[in-house]
Amino acid sequence: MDLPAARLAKQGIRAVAARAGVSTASVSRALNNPDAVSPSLRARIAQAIEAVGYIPHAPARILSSRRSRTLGAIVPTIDNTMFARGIASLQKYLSSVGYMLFLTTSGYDLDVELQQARNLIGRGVDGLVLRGDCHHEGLRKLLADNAVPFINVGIYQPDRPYPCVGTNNEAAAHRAATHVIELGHRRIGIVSALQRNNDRASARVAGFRRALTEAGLALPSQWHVEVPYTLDDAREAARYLLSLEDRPTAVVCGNDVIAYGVLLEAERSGFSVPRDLSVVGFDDLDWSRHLRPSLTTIHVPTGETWQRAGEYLVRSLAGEHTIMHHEVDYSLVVRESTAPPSNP
Amino acid sequence: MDLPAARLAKQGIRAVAARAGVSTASVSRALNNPDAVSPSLRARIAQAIEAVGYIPHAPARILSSRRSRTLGAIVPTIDNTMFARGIASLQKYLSSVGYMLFLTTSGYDLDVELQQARNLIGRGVDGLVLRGDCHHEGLRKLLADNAVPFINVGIYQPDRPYPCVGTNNEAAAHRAATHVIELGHRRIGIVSALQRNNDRASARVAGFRRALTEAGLALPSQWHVEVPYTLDDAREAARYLLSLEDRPTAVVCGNDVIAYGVLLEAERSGFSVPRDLSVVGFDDLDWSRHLRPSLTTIHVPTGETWQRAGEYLVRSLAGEHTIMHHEVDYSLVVRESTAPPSNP
DNA sequence: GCTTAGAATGTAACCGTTTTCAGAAAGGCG
DNA sequence: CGCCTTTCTGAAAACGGTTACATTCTAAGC
Repeated sequence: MDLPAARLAKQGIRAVAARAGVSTASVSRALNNPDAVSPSLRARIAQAIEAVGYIPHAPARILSSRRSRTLGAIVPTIDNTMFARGIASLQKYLSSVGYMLFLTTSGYDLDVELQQARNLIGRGVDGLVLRGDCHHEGLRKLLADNAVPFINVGIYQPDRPYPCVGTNNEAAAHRAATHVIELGHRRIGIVSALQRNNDRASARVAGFRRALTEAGLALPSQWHVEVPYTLDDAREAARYLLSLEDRPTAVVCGNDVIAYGVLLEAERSGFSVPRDLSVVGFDDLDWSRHLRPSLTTIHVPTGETWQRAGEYLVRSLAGEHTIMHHEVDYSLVVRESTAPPSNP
Repeated sequence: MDLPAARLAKQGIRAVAARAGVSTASVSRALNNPDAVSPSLRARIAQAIEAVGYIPHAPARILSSRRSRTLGAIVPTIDNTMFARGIASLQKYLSSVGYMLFLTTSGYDLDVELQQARNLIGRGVDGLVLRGDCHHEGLRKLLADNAVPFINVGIYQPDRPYPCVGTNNEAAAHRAATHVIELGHRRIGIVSALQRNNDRASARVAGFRRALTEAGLALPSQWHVEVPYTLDDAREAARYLLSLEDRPTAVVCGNDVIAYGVLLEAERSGFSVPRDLSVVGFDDLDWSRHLRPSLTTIHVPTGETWQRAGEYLVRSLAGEHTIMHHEVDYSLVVRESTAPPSNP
C-alpha cells in the first residue's frame, strides 16, 4: 500500500522511474548512455519501460538537451524524381545513424525558403541541408546568428566559403555539349530548365554555352529555349525549334524530362532521332535507357550526393573535421539518341 | 544602467519581454492570441521580436501546450510519383492552415512502420496519416493508447471502424478489366504490383479477378505475374507472357509504370499495341498520355486524396465532426493502348 | 580494519514556453 | 463618487526530460 512506486506520476519518465524504483536520472541514463548504469538496473528499467509503454517525449528532450538529432532539409519540390531520390537516400542514411529528417519545400521561392529555414531552426534542428547556393540574402545571417551548420547540395563551388557537395554542373554540361560537337554537329540548340532561382539550371546552361563558344559555334537566341519541368512544355519547345528554317541538328537539354519531351515531339513531327536530330539529356533517370531511342545523357549519382551531405553534417556535429567542398563525379552515358549529323 | 529591460535574458521569449518591458505572458499571448492583448502592447512586442530576431522554440511550445500543430505521415517510399505527389499536396494544404508535416518512410516494412509511428508520437504529432490499412497489429493499440487520431489514405473501406479516404481500388480495377472485356478480349493477363503488405495492390488484383470471373473467363495461373515497381521487372513479365503459347490478347496492369514496361517490351518483341495486345495501366501518371501509343488507364486524383486526409485530421483536431469514410472518384481514361482483339 | 579512489545512483535545478489565477486598470452605472 | 464589470497584464506553476553536483556504495590498497 505504501509502495513508493505507486505514488502518482501516471506517465512519462517519472512513471518509469517509480515503477523501477529508481530515480529519473537513472532512467534517462539507461536510455542515453546505457554504459553508465549497472546491468541489473538497466534490465529493471528496460522492463519498466516495456510495462509502462513509455515513449520518450522528443520535445522535452530537445528542450533540455539542446539538441535534437534531427536535420532539416529544404528542397524546391518533392515532386521531382531527382529530389525524391536524393531525399530518400538522405533519410535512409540519417536513420541509420539515429538521426531524423524534417523535410519542407520551397517551390523555388526564396522568401518561402527563408521562412522554412526559420521554421526548422525554431524546431530545433541540429543542421540544415539546402538545395544549391541560390538563397535569400537574409538566410546566411539567420544561419550564422543561430549557429546552425548547413550545406549546399547539388552544386560544386570550391571557391565559396560555404560547404557544398554535388557535381560540377557546368563541367558536366560542357561535356554533354562537347559530345555532340565531337560528333560533328555545328548547329546546336539548347532547351534548358527555368534558370530563375535555380543555380543548377544556370550552371548547366553556362556549361553548354562555354562548349559552343570554345568550339567557335554561334548560339542564335532563338536556339535557346527555357521551359518548365513538364513534358508538354518541352514538346512545345521542340516543336518551335524544329519549325525554324535554320533548325539545329542537335539539342542539348537541361534534364531528362525535357529531353524526353523533345524526343516525343521530334517523332510526332516526323523527324527521326538520331538521324535528323541528336538529343542529349541530363540526370539519367530510370527510364532514360528504356526509351526508344534510348537517351544519351549525363549520369548524376543523386543518392550518393545527398547521403554525403548528411554525412558531412553528422560528422561536423560530432566534432569531426570534414572536407568542406565535395565534388561528386558525373559521367556521360552515350546511347542511341545521338549520332553524327546526316548532312554536316 | 538600472534599465530593468537589460537584466539578463540574452534570448528567448524573456529577452523579448524584457526589451518590450512586459511579461513573458504578454509576449506569448501576442503570438498565439493577438486579440487578447491591447494594440499598443502588441505593437511594442512585435517591434521587440523583430529587434531581437526572436524565433519561438517549437519544442518548448509543444512541451508546454501539449500540441504541435504538426501531423506525421508514414509512406512506404517517397520514391514513387504517386506518393510524392500526394505528400506534396498534403504538405501544401497543411502549410496553408498553419500546420507542418513530419514525413517518414517505412519501405513496406510493417515493423519499421510501427517504429516510425512510435517516433512520430514521441515527437508530439497531433495526428498521423497512414498509407492503407495494412499495418502491424500493435499499431492500432499504440495509437489508441496515446490517443493519436489517424487516417488511412489511398483505400476506401466503409465497413471498417477507422477513418479512411481514397478511391475504391477494387472497383476501379474491376472497371479497367471490364473495359477490355467489353472490347471483346477473352484471354486477359494480369501484371500486378507486389501484393505483400500492400492492400492497394491486392485490392486491384481482386478487382481484376472479379471482373474476369463475372465474365466467365478463366485466369490460368501463368497469366498472373507479380512484379516490383520497376520497368525492368515489368518488361521481364511482359516478355514471359508474350512468350506463352496461349498468350493473352490483353494485359491489365497494377500501375502505369508496369504498363509502360509492358508497352516497351511488346514493341521490342515485335508486337503492335493495341493491334496484337491491349494494355491498361492504373494511376494515370503525367507521361502516360504522351506515350506512343498513349496509355489507357485509371485516373486517380492523388493530390485531392491526400489533401482530404489532411483536412479530415485538421478538422477532427479542431473538434469538428467529419465524415469518417471518404470515397474519392476514379475514372477510366481510354486512350490508344486498348482496342478490340484482332482475331477474337 | 581503515582509507579512499572510482563507480553507481539520487537530488534538484534548469531548458523555453503556455496558461491558470489573481491583481490592476478602465469604463459603465446608479 | 463609489461600486461593479470587463479588459489587460503579470507572477508563477507546470510541461517532461537532462545533467551538474552531491551522495552512497564497492572494492582495492595499505
